[in-house]
Amino acid sequence: MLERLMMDVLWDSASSLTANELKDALINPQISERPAKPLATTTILTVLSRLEAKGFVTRDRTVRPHAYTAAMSRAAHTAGLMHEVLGQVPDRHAALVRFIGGVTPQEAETLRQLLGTATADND
Amino acid sequence: MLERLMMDVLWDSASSLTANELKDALINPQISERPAKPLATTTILTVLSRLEAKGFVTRDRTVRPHAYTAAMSRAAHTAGLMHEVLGQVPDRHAALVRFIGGVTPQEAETLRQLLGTATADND
DNA sequence: ACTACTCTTCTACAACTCGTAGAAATCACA
DNA sequence: TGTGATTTCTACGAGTTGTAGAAGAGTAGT
Repeated sequence: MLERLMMDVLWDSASSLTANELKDALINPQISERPAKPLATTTILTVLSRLEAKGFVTRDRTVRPHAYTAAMSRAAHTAGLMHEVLGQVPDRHAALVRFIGGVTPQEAETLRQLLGTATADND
Repeated sequence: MLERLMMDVLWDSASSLTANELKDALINPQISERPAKPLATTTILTVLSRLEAKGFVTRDRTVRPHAYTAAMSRAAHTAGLMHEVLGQVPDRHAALVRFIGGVTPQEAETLRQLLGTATADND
């Protein structure tokens, strides 16, 4: 789950990060990420490369300590995964029924509002 | 994706199946599953054991050719995965906004109805 | 230009998952 | 009790992930 942890750090960071900044952010969980013993910088770089290969992070090679950023917002990424899961079943309807059956009242309210006059438009 | 394929066969089957029935169902894609070259029965059994270990399938050892069944409906499984994904992000709201932004009009309609007077109650 | 230091890339390995299946053990029935 | 069907054990290759050293490349100061 290191990949996930690193994505979380990138998402929680407003701007782009260098490998070393990311490394420090991991051992110093100011936000509330799960712990992690200090890792070698090369480890961070290796994982970043893999994440880049997967299209999850973007790297700016024009600046010297390369700057890394999450390719898309956490919300977009999550929504994408949800759609991916949903897209694998033939009967979307049934899956949605089950899905809705498990949301909290607050989430249900959120959904109702989003579906009301729709027009989602943020990020 | 063999595991997935096998789960699909189990889900599409009303009753439980034996390893060999499942094996035949795989090479004879009457429903519309993706193809698969004929596999050894032991292969099927190995994968079934793994799926059982993961809690995805249930096995009845009281009958001789053991009978396998999907532990939960495909809809429930899918909804579970969706909730799992959603549960990994701190800001559910944002993720839901994105998710809704990507559903088809039909799905939106389905959701609206489900959220209307709610009370989901099927399987 | 040369050097010392930083950063990146290459290469590697252990642990784990998955697809695949033979060998060996077990079962049920004739 | 032998025989054929079934299940369990064991194993291997490919792919992923965590982890990092060694080597190569870039940069800034002298």
